[in-house]
Amino acid sequence: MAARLWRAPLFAMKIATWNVNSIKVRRDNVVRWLREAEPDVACLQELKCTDEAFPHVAFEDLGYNVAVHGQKTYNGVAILSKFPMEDVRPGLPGDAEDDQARYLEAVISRDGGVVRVASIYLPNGNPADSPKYDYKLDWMARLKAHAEQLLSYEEPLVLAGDYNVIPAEEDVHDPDAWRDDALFLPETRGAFRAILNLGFTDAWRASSDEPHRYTFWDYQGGAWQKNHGIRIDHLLLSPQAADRLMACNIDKAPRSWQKPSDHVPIWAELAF
DNA sequence: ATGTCAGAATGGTTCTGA
Repeated sequence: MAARLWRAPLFAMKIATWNVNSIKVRRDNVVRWLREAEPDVACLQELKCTDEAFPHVAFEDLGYNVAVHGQKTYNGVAILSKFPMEDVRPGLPGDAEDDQARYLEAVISRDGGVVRVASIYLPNGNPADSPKYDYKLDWMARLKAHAEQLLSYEEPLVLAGDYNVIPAEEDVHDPDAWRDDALFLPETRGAFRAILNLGFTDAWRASSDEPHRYTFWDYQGGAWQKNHGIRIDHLLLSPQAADRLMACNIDKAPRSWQKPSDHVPIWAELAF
Protein backbone atom coordinates (compact mmCIF):
# COMPACT_ATOMS: atom_id res chain seq x y z
CA MET A 1 0.00 0.00 0.00
CA ALA A 2 1.45 3.34 -1.03
CA ALA A 3 1.89 5.99 1.60
CA ARG A 4 -1.04 8.35 1.83
CA LEU A 5 0.29 11.63 0.49
CA TRP A 6 -2.94 13.56 0.29
CA ARG A 7 -4.35 15.49 3.21
CA ALA A 8 -7.58 17.40 3.44
CA PRO A 9 -7.12 21.15 2.91
CA LEU A 10 -7.25 23.20 6.09
CA PHE A 11 -8.92 26.10 4.35
CA ALA A 12 -9.48 27.79 1.01
CA MET A 13 -8.42 31.28 0.04
CA LYS A 14 -10.82 32.92 -2.42
CA ILE A 15 -9.03 35.60 -4.43
CA ALA A 16 -10.93 37.84 -6.84
CA THR A 17 -10.27 40.67 -9.27
CA TRP A 18 -12.69 43.32 -10.59
CA ASN A 19 -12.24 46.45 -12.68
CA VAL A 20 -14.89 48.65 -11.07
CA ASN A 21 -14.65 51.74 -13.36
CA SER A 22 -14.85 54.38 -10.59
CA ILE A 23 -15.05 53.18 -6.98
CA LYS A 24 -17.12 56.22 -6.02
CA VAL A 25 -19.89 55.32 -8.48
CA ARG A 26 -19.53 51.56 -7.87
CA ARG A 27 -19.17 51.50 -4.07
CA ASP A 28 -22.58 50.02 -3.30
CA ASN A 29 -22.32 47.43 -6.11
CA VAL A 30 -18.93 46.34 -4.79
CA VAL A 31 -20.27 46.11 -1.22
CA ARG A 32 -23.22 44.03 -2.47
CA TRP A 33 -20.94 41.66 -4.37
CA LEU A 34 -18.51 41.29 -1.44
CA ARG A 35 -21.42 40.31 0.83
CA GLU A 36 -22.66 37.73 -1.69
CA ALA A 37 -19.36 36.26 -2.90
CA GLU A 38 -17.36 36.64 0.33
CA PRO A 39 -13.88 36.65 -1.20
CA ASP A 40 -10.93 36.64 1.21
CA VAL A 41 -9.04 38.94 -1.12
CA ALA A 42 -10.40 41.34 -3.76
CA CYS A 43 -8.17 43.21 -6.21
CA LEU A 44 -9.85 46.31 -7.64
CA GLN A 45 -8.84 48.41 -10.65
CA GLU A 46 -9.80 51.74 -12.26
CA LEU A 47 -10.65 53.40 -8.96
CA LYS A 48 -10.41 56.85 -10.58
CA CYS A 49 -9.76 58.47 -7.20
CA THR A 50 -6.98 59.42 -4.82
CA ASP A 51 -6.04 57.45 -1.70
CA GLU A 52 -7.80 60.08 0.42
CA ALA A 53 -11.05 59.86 -1.56
CA PHE A 54 -11.22 56.04 -1.46
CA PRO A 55 -14.26 54.85 0.57
CA HIS A 56 -12.19 52.88 3.10
CA VAL A 57 -14.92 52.66 5.75
CA ALA A 58 -17.45 50.89 3.52
CA PHE A 59 -15.03 47.97 3.16
CA GLU A 60 -13.55 48.07 6.64
CA ASP A 61 -17.11 47.69 7.94
CA LEU A 62 -17.23 44.35 6.06
CA GLY A 63 -14.04 43.21 7.79
CA TYR A 64 -11.52 44.00 5.08
CA ASN A 65 -8.07 45.48 5.45
CA VAL A 66 -7.52 48.04 2.69
CA ALA A 67 -4.44 48.91 0.63
CA VAL A 68 -4.83 51.62 -2.02
CA HIS A 69 -2.59 53.01 -4.75
CA GLY A 70 -4.83 55.76 -6.05
CA GLN A 71 -4.62 58.55 -8.62
CA LYS A 72 -6.82 61.49 -9.50
CA THR A 73 -9.15 60.98 -12.50
CA TYR A 74 -7.55 57.85 -14.02
CA ASN A 75 -6.23 54.44 -13.06
CA GLY A 76 -5.90 53.51 -9.39
CA VAL A 77 -5.73 50.01 -7.89
CA ALA A 78 -6.53 48.51 -4.50
CA ILE A 79 -6.38 45.27 -2.55
CA LEU A 80 -9.01 44.33 0.05
CA SER A 81 -8.07 41.48 2.36
CA LYS A 82 -9.79 39.73 5.27
CA PHE A 83 -6.29 38.88 6.56
CA PRO A 84 -3.36 41.15 7.38
CA MET A 85 -1.24 42.48 4.52
CA GLU A 86 2.55 42.82 4.70
CA ASP A 87 5.22 44.03 2.31
CA VAL A 88 2.71 46.32 0.54
CA ARG A 89 4.41 47.72 -2.58
CA PRO A 90 2.78 50.30 -4.89
CA GLY A 91 4.02 50.79 -8.44
CA LEU A 92 5.51 48.49 -11.07
CA PRO A 93 9.33 48.62 -10.97
CA GLY A 94 11.38 49.44 -14.04
CA ASP A 95 10.56 53.06 -14.95
CA ALA A 96 11.01 55.90 -12.46
CA GLU A 97 9.27 58.27 -14.92
CA ASP A 98 6.01 56.28 -14.94
CA ASP A 99 3.53 57.96 -12.59
CA GLN A 100 0.42 55.98 -13.56
CA ALA A 101 -1.10 54.06 -10.63
CA ARG A 102 -1.55 50.62 -12.20
CA TYR A 103 0.15 48.15 -9.86
CA LEU A 104 -0.09 47.22 -6.18
CA GLU A 105 1.31 44.15 -4.49
CA ALA A 106 0.96 42.70 -0.99
CA VAL A 107 1.63 39.52 0.96
CA ILE A 108 -1.49 38.06 2.58
CA SER A 109 -0.69 36.15 5.76
CA ARG A 110 -2.95 33.69 7.48
CA ASP A 111 -2.08 30.89 9.94
CA GLY A 112 -0.98 28.03 7.73
CA GLY A 113 -0.94 29.93 4.45
CA VAL A 114 0.82 32.83 2.77
CA VAL A 115 0.08 34.17 -0.70
CA ARG A 116 1.49 37.15 -2.56
CA VAL A 117 -1.13 39.02 -4.59
CA ALA A 118 -0.83 41.80 -7.16
CA SER A 119 -3.65 44.06 -8.40
CA ILE A 120 -2.87 44.94 -12.03
CA TYR A 121 -4.38 47.48 -14.42
CA LEU A 122 -2.45 46.92 -17.63
CA PRO A 123 -2.59 49.82 -20.14
CA ASN A 124 -5.32 49.65 -22.80
CA GLY A 125 -2.98 50.71 -25.61
CA ASN A 126 -5.50 52.03 -28.12
CA PRO A 127 -5.10 53.41 -30.68
CA ALA A 128 -2.48 50.87 -31.70
CA ASP A 129 -0.62 53.29 -33.99
CA SER A 130 -0.04 55.76 -31.15
CA PRO A 131 2.50 56.13 -28.31
CA LYS A 132 -0.12 54.56 -26.06
CA TYR A 133 0.60 51.19 -27.64
CA ASP A 134 4.35 51.60 -27.10
CA TYR A 135 3.59 52.34 -23.45
CA LYS A 136 1.47 49.17 -23.24
CA LEU A 137 4.24 46.98 -24.66
CA ASP A 138 6.86 48.65 -22.43
CA TRP A 139 4.63 48.07 -19.42
CA MET A 140 4.19 44.40 -20.35
CA ALA A 141 7.97 43.98 -20.65
CA ARG A 142 8.37 45.52 -17.18
CA LEU A 143 5.65 43.24 -15.81
CA LYS A 144 7.45 40.24 -17.29
CA ALA A 145 10.75 41.25 -15.68
CA HIS A 146 9.09 41.82 -12.30
CA ALA A 147 7.10 38.58 -12.53
CA GLU A 148 10.33 36.69 -13.19
CA GLN A 149 11.77 38.20 -10.00
CA LEU A 150 8.65 37.24 -8.00
CA LEU A 151 8.73 33.66 -9.34
CA SER A 152 12.21 33.25 -7.89
CA TYR A 153 10.62 33.42 -4.42
CA GLU A 154 8.95 30.06 -5.19
CA GLU A 155 5.83 30.95 -3.21
CA PRO A 156 2.11 31.00 -3.95
CA LEU A 157 1.64 34.11 -6.12
CA VAL A 158 -1.45 35.46 -7.89
CA LEU A 159 -1.10 38.23 -10.49
CA ALA A 160 -4.71 39.39 -10.76
CA GLY A 161 -6.24 42.14 -12.79
CA ASP A 162 -7.44 43.79 -15.96
CA TYR A 163 -4.73 42.78 -18.45
CA ASN A 164 -6.44 44.42 -21.43
CA VAL A 165 -5.38 41.30 -23.36
CA ILE A 166 -7.70 38.90 -25.23
CA PRO A 167 -5.57 35.74 -25.13
CA ALA A 168 -7.18 33.74 -27.95
CA GLU A 169 -9.91 33.63 -30.59
CA GLU A 170 -12.21 31.75 -28.21
CA ASP A 171 -12.05 34.69 -25.78
CA VAL A 172 -13.93 37.13 -28.04
CA HIS A 173 -17.37 37.00 -29.64
CA ASP A 174 -16.13 38.18 -33.06
CA PRO A 175 -12.36 37.92 -33.57
CA ASP A 176 -12.47 39.82 -36.87
CA ALA A 177 -14.11 42.82 -35.21
CA TRP A 178 -11.13 43.04 -32.80
CA ARG A 179 -8.34 42.09 -35.23
CA ASP A 180 -6.63 45.51 -35.24
CA ASP A 181 -7.37 46.37 -31.63
CA ALA A 182 -4.53 46.83 -29.12
CA LEU A 183 -6.18 44.18 -26.92
CA PHE A 184 -5.94 41.49 -29.60
CA LEU A 185 -2.97 42.26 -31.88
CA PRO A 186 -0.50 39.38 -32.32
CA GLU A 187 2.24 41.39 -30.59
CA THR A 188 -0.03 41.93 -27.55
CA ARG A 189 -0.94 38.27 -27.33
CA GLY A 190 2.70 37.28 -27.79
CA ALA A 191 3.77 39.55 -24.92
CA PHE A 192 1.05 37.97 -22.74
CA ARG A 193 2.23 34.46 -23.65
CA ALA A 194 5.80 35.49 -22.84
CA ILE A 195 4.64 36.20 -19.28
CA LEU A 196 2.62 32.96 -19.08
CA ASN A 197 5.62 31.02 -20.41
CA LEU A 198 7.72 32.07 -17.43
CA GLY A 199 5.70 29.40 -15.63
CA PHE A 200 2.29 30.92 -14.89
CA THR A 201 -1.09 29.23 -15.20
CA ASP A 202 -4.18 31.10 -16.44
CA ALA A 203 -6.59 30.06 -13.66
CA TRP A 204 -9.68 30.26 -15.86
CA ARG A 205 -8.18 28.26 -18.71
CA ALA A 206 -6.93 25.61 -16.26
CA SER A 207 -10.44 25.25 -14.80
CA SER A 208 -12.64 25.22 -17.88
CA ASP A 209 -12.67 24.16 -21.53
CA GLU A 210 -15.65 26.38 -22.13
CA PRO A 211 -15.03 28.96 -24.90
CA HIS A 212 -16.67 32.37 -25.17
CA ARG A 213 -16.95 33.19 -21.50
CA TYR A 214 -16.31 36.88 -20.97
CA THR A 215 -15.36 39.38 -18.25
CA PHE A 216 -16.09 42.62 -20.15
CA TRP A 217 -18.97 43.93 -22.23
CA ASP A 218 -18.78 47.43 -23.69
CA TYR A 219 -21.39 49.96 -22.61
CA GLN A 220 -21.96 50.80 -26.29
CA GLY A 221 -24.08 49.12 -28.89
CA GLY A 222 -26.01 46.79 -26.59
CA ALA A 223 -22.92 44.58 -26.16
CA TRP A 224 -24.20 43.06 -22.89
CA GLN A 225 -27.64 42.21 -24.28
CA LYS A 226 -26.05 40.60 -27.36
CA ASN A 227 -23.30 38.89 -25.32
CA HIS A 228 -20.66 40.63 -27.42
CA GLY A 229 -17.95 40.34 -24.78
CA ILE A 230 -14.25 39.71 -24.33
CA ARG A 231 -12.19 37.87 -21.68
CA ILE A 232 -9.53 40.33 -20.51
CA ASP A 233 -9.50 39.98 -16.70
CA HIS A 234 -7.13 37.23 -15.64
CA LEU A 235 -5.67 35.45 -12.62
CA LEU A 236 -2.13 34.25 -13.33
CA LEU A 237 -0.88 31.65 -10.84
CA SER A 238 2.70 30.74 -9.95
CA PRO A 239 3.38 26.97 -9.86
CA GLN A 240 2.96 26.99 -6.07
CA ALA A 241 -0.44 28.67 -6.47
CA ALA A 242 -1.54 26.57 -9.46
CA ASP A 243 -0.91 23.38 -7.47
CA ARG A 244 -3.47 24.67 -4.96
CA LEU A 245 -6.16 25.69 -7.48
CA MET A 246 -9.54 24.24 -6.53
CA ALA A 247 -11.98 26.39 -8.49
CA CYS A 248 -12.22 29.43 -10.73
CA ASN A 249 -15.30 31.25 -11.97
CA ILE A 250 -16.64 34.44 -13.52
CA ASP A 251 -19.50 36.18 -11.69
CA LYS A 252 -21.41 37.80 -14.53
CA ALA A 253 -24.48 38.86 -12.54
CA PRO A 254 -23.09 42.28 -11.49
CA ARG A 255 -23.11 43.32 -15.17
CA SER A 256 -26.93 43.19 -15.05
CA TRP A 257 -27.25 45.36 -11.91
CA GLN A 258 -28.14 49.05 -11.89
CA LYS A 259 -25.16 51.31 -12.66
CA PRO A 260 -22.86 48.40 -13.59
CA SER A 261 -19.16 48.43 -14.28
CA ASP A 262 -18.36 47.27 -17.83
CA HIS A 263 -16.26 44.49 -16.22
CA VAL A 264 -17.36 41.67 -13.87
CA PRO A 265 -15.45 39.87 -11.09
CA ILE A 266 -13.46 36.68 -11.68
CA TRP A 267 -12.14 34.63 -8.75
CA ALA A 268 -10.06 31.58 -7.88
CA GLU A 269 -10.01 29.39 -4.77
CA LEU A 270 -6.67 28.07 -3.53
CA ALA A 271 -6.46 25.22 -0.99
CA PHE A 272 -4.03 25.39 1.91
C1' DA B 1 -24.26 59.08 -33.80
C1' DT B 2 -19.76 53.52 -31.31
C1' DG B 3 -27.83 53.68 -29.69
C1' DT B 4 -22.11 54.56 -23.45
C1' DC B 5 -20.07 55.92 -19.13
C1' DA B 6 -17.09 58.58 -15.87
C1' DG B 7 -14.14 62.54 -14.49
C1' DA B 8 -12.73 67.21 -14.96
C1' DA B 9 -12.70 71.92 -16.27
C1' DT B 10 -15.98 74.78 -17.13
C1' DG B 11 -19.88 77.93 -16.68
C1' DG B 12 -24.63 74.09 -18.10
C1' DT B 13 -21.07 71.98 -22.56
C1' DT B 14 -17.00 69.88 -24.23
C1' DC B 15 -13.08 67.21 -23.83
C1' DT B 16 -10.37 62.74 -22.60
C1' DG B 17 -9.98 57.84 -21.80
C1' DA B 18 -11.86 53.54 -22.06
